[in-house]
Amino acid sequence: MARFYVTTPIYYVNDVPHVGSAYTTVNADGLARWHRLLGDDTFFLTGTDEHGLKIQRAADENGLTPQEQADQTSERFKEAWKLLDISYDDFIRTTEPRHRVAVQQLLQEIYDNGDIELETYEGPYCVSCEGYYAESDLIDGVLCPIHLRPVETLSEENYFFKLSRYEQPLLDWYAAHPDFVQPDSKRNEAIGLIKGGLRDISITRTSLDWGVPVPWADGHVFYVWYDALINYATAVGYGSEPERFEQWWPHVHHLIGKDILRFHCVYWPAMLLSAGIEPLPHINVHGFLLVGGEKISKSGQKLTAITPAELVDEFGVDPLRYHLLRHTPLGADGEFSFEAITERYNADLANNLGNLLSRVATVVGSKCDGVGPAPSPASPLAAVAAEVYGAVAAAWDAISPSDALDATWRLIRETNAALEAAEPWKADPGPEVDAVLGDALEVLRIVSILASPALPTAPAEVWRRIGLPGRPAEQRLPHAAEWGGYPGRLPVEKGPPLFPRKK
RNA sequence: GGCGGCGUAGCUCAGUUGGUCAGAGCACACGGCUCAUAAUCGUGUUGUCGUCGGUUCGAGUCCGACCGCCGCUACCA
Repeated sequence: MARFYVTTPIYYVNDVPHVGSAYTTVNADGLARWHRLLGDDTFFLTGTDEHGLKIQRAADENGLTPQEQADQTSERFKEAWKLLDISYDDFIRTTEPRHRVAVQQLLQEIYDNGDIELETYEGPYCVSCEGYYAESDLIDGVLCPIHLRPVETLSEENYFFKLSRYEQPLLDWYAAHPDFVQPDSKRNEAIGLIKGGLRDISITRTSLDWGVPVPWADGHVFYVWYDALINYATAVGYGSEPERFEQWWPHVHHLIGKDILRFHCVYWPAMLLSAGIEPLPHINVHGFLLVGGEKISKSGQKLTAITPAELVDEFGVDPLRYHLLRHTPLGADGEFSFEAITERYNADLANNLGNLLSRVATVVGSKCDGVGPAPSPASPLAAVAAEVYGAVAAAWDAISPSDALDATWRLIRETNAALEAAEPWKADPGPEVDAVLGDALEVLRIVSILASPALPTAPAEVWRRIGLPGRPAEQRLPHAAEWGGYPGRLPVEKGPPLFPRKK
C-alpha cells in the first residue's frame, strides 16, 4: 500500500496561530485528505515547538512555569486547527517524553559519528536578554538593540555540529534528487546558501535549562532549533519503534514557509546524513501571505493582525480554506485580502458550485418529481470529467492545490454550459431531460469528491442533497471519479443556498 | 556589501527543452436565457510579455547591461 507522510512546521508557542500558519496547515490538510481519498496510508503531523529562551522568558513574565506557558499556547493551536477542520493524525509537542528520547538518540548518533565537537563560543552578550548577539546587530557596535545597554563579551563552551563537512554531501544530494526541494526557485536558493559556504553551528546551550538535556554532557541542553527539527522523526517512531520509522520515513513531505528554508533545506538534511538517516525528506517551500504588501504578524495593526477565527466567522470554514488553497499557489508570496476572498466566494462557491446545485435540484423537482435520474454513459461531460480527474490528480501529486481546484471548477463551468445548451427546464419530461439532469447530478457527485480535500463540509451536504449515502470523503479514487457512479432513482433535495452570496 | 528571487492584460496568475505563446479565471462591455443564490450561457476589449542591446531563420522563452521590487545573511508559517 502506498504511504504518504506530510508535516507542517511545529509552531513556536511564543506566538498564537495567525493566517500564515493557517495557510501552511490548510495546505498540508488538503494534501492529507487527498491521499486518504486515494486510499493511501496517510500520516499527517503538526504540533508545537516549546523549548528555548523565548518561552522561558515569556513564562517568567506571566508568572508561569515554562511548561504551563507552553501548555496554554499549544492549546491555542489545537483550538485553531479544530476550527479549521484540520485532520491531523498526530499533534507533537517537543516537551513530550517521546521527543526527548528521539532527540537524545539522534544527536547521540551524530556525536558518536564524530560530527559534534566541543568548542568555545565567544561573543557580545546582553545580561538582560540573557543572549548573544551578532556584532552586526549591535547599536553603535556596543549596545544591545533591545535594552540599549552595553553588552559584555562572554564566552561559553558549546557543542558544535560540524556542518562545514556537509557542503559537498548536500550538494551531491541536491544534484541527484531534483525534486528534493520544491519549487525550483527555492531549491536554487538552498543550493546557493550551501555554495556560499557552511559554518559549523552551535547546537547546545548552558545558559538555560528549558530544553532537552545533552546526554553526554551535564548542564547542556540542546538549542531549540536542533531539537525542533527532530520532531518529524519522533512522530513516526524514531528512537522507540524502529520498524514503524522505517515504514514511514521514506514517504515524508515537509511543508514549510520560506523563512525557515535554511533550517530545513540545509541544517536538517545535514543532520540526517550525519545520523545515517536516508532518504532525505521531500521539502516544499512556500511564500508568505501578505496583507497590503506587508507580512502578517500578530503585533501589526488591525489588518495584518487578522486571525483565522475572525475569517471563519466572516466567511465560514470551507470558503476560507478554499480561498487559501485556490488563491495563492504554493511557492511565491501572495496577497491576502477581504476583496479577494469575497470575489472567490461569490464567483466560485456561490455562483458556480452552489448555484449549479440549486438549479439542478429545482429542475429535478419540476421535471422528475424530485427523483434524480442516472447520467448517460455517452455524455460529453464524461470525457471532460475524465480529463479533469487526470489534471486534479497530477496537481495534487505536484503539490499544487490551486491547480487541482482550478481543474475541478472547469468541470462545473462545463456543466453549467451543458445545461444552458440543453435547456431541460423548457423541455417535456422524458429521456432527454433525464439524461442532461443525470449528467449534472453525476458531475455534482464527482465534484463533491474532488473538492472534499479543500472543503471538509459543503461537499458532504451536496452529497446528501442529491440522495447519496455515506460521505464524499469515504470514497476511493480513482474508481469513484469514473463516470457513471450516480445510480439515479435517488431523492434530490433543494435546500437553502449552500453559499449565500456576499454583499 | 555578499548571495538569491521576482517584474506577462485593471486584478490573481499559466506559459516544458526558443518556432499558433500572446493565454486562463476574475473584473468590465454587449447580446441571449430566465431553471437557478441579480445566478447562468455566448461574444468581445485591454497587453510594445520591466528597459536597452545581443545570439538566432525565429525569444516572455537563451546571453549581457540597466531600472524597479523583494528575500536571506544563524532561531515568527
